[in-house]
Amino acid sequence: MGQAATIKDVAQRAGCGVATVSRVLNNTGPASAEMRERVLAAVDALDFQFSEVGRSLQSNTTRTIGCVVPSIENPVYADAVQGAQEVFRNAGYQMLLICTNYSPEIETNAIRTLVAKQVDGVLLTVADAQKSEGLDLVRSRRLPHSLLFNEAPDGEVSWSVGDHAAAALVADKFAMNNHKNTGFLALNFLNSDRARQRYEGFVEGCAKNAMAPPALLEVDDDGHDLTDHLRGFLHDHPDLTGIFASNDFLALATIRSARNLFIKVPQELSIVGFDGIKVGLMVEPSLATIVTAPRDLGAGAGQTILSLINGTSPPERPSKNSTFSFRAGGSLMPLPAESKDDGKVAAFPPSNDPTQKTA
Amino acid sequence: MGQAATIKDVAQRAGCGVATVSRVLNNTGPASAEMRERVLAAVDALDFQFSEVGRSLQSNTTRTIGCVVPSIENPVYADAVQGAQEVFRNAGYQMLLICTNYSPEIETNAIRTLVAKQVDGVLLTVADAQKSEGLDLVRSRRLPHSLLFNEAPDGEVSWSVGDHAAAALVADKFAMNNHKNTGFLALNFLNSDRARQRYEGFVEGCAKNAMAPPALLEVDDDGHDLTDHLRGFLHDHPDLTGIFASNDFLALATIRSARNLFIKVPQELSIVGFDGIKVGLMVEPSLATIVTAPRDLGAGAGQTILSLINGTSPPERPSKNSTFSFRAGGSLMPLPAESKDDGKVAAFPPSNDPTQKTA
DNA sequence: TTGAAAGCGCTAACAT
DNA sequence: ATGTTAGCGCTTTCAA
Repeated sequence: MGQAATIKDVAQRAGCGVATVSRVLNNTGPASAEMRERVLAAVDALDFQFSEVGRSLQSNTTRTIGCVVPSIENPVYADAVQGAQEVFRNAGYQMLLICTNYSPEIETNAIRTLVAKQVDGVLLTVADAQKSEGLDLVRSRRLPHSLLFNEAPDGEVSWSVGDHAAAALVADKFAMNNHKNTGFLALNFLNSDRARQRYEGFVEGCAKNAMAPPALLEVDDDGHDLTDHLRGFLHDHPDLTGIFASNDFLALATIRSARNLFIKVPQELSIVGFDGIKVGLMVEPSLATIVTAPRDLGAGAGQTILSLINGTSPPERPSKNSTFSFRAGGSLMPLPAESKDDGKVAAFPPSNDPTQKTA
Repeated sequence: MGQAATIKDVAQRAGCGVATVSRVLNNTGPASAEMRERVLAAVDALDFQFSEVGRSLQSNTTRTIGCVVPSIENPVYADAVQGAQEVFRNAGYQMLLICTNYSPEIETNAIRTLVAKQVDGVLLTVADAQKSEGLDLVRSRRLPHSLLFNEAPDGEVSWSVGDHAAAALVADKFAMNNHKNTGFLALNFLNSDRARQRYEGFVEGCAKNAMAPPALLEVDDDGHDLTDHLRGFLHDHPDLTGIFASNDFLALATIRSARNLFIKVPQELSIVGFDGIKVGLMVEPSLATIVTAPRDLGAGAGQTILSLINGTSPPERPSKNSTFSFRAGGSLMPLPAESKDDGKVAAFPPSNDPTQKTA
């Protein structure tokens, strides 16, 4: 029972040709009851299973989809990957997963490898959809694919949050709460078109709301010494009342750093995040943020790839504005209105925590 | 440039046999400078890449490792998977990932599929290592494998947290803080030998410390209505002063539910978690918990599989007691000593938060 | 130095 | 109803 049995072994033991074994097991063609019996017995005795490698070579299909994301340490990607994986599993497809750690070189190599492995399709979150070697390769090979979390450059399929619009919405929320001077905190700004798009959307949103252009703070590491960064940032921009962090982890780390600096959140500094990870609801104050549905995006992108493979009609994508929503939270606090009070400042309660004292 | 070129196409274009192409590209055998030139030119022109499927069939190896975990929505598994994946990538292996959603049937099917795909090894976190069909299959096929987060039944390789010992340590910590009546809160108790082992360890630890046997609360859903569960639980066990949750998410959800019930954590109820996910440091009060290193475990298990494949000596596994440590946090509060005060109650500060008022 | 050919496990066309 | 065989893309003898 050490080495795996092949179809030949089964045929030999059943006393028939390999074609018969194939026909019986695949239900693809006639077979006498007795023959069927003998084949099944042999299969059982040998614990036989088809080799997918042999099948793949012959069918030119692997029933495998490649998936490339920056990192599943971020629950946004983890959830998306899991959503996609379940779709694949239900359709009898397996998933090859590669995490790039935000490195474009690893990304390119990963995609090369997946192509060589003859995957039937790929699900990609690339660093920059505008110029990605891997994406070019996939296109030239006409490999069924879908982008995930990347805005599609042209008419390409993509499942993404409307980063630009969502970030603009954050600006609206700051404005409605009378914040004028804000900052944008970004991680991996250089290697993420997502972060850049959020920044641009936020800048536009601020302009539209007659707010000051947001100050930009880029951090490269994983927020280890974020406290120092934050101190310097606030020193350079003393009039800041709110910070929009490019993702929830960063936002939570910022709240923590602020606490280290004895800055009260939200009384002295409001924080808004992006992603809507569930721990944002568990902290105190709860995190105001853009809520997204990574799992659904992953599943949708997975479905899209399958329909591309099967030639069926792809699932409908949600409209750009229904891929996100704003969730009020205690980390964003209304400021007293300067001029005319339009009554909107009370629209967002400072916290959803019943034990919270009045701010 | 639509269909992928094969070695035959390259040979034809270079005007040579396929063997020559193979030799040149693999540097396995002689080739004249001129021939090399022509082959490389053809490769370039055709954008040729070897088909891994053809190679696999011939070499009986796929350079692919299968990985089966319950869910990467839990950052513990996500981190472990990523750690393993990086090890694989650096060794030129790819990873097929399947999440079972804690379902034994999916688990069995997943492993069957991986075997059929001819993976060179598998990395498994199974529901129950004592009786797992998939694990049996892997064993009978003598497929290189390592368990992850499962205690190995016999002499089998496994990378796991010492669940039993860690849980006993939690009991020690409760005892040192003068807690006598505790509860154990478990998710997926039936489908997780991890949770069971933690429970057993905790029970033993409580006994050793002359505490009351812990009350057991099992929840099956994802803590959606955990508040109701908690209310009933505390009603049935009014003398409880502390709860040990089988993982950090559950612990955080418990803190939140307690807050909904107007129960102060830790003043009225202490909570201890398990896993050490990083958000435990971001909440207030910070979460007392067992800290583990999932990423390292995943990487170690990955290394083990590779060494099994290559026949090299496997990486040394950390001793059972160095796979975890206790992290004090504000969610576990000392109770006033009943009899003789041994002075140890002050060893664990109620919070690591500088802004925290004295409890 | 190079090429022809066998064979890896499987399916499908064809023959019996 | 069943068997024989070519061929999927590749590596590797073996001859030339």
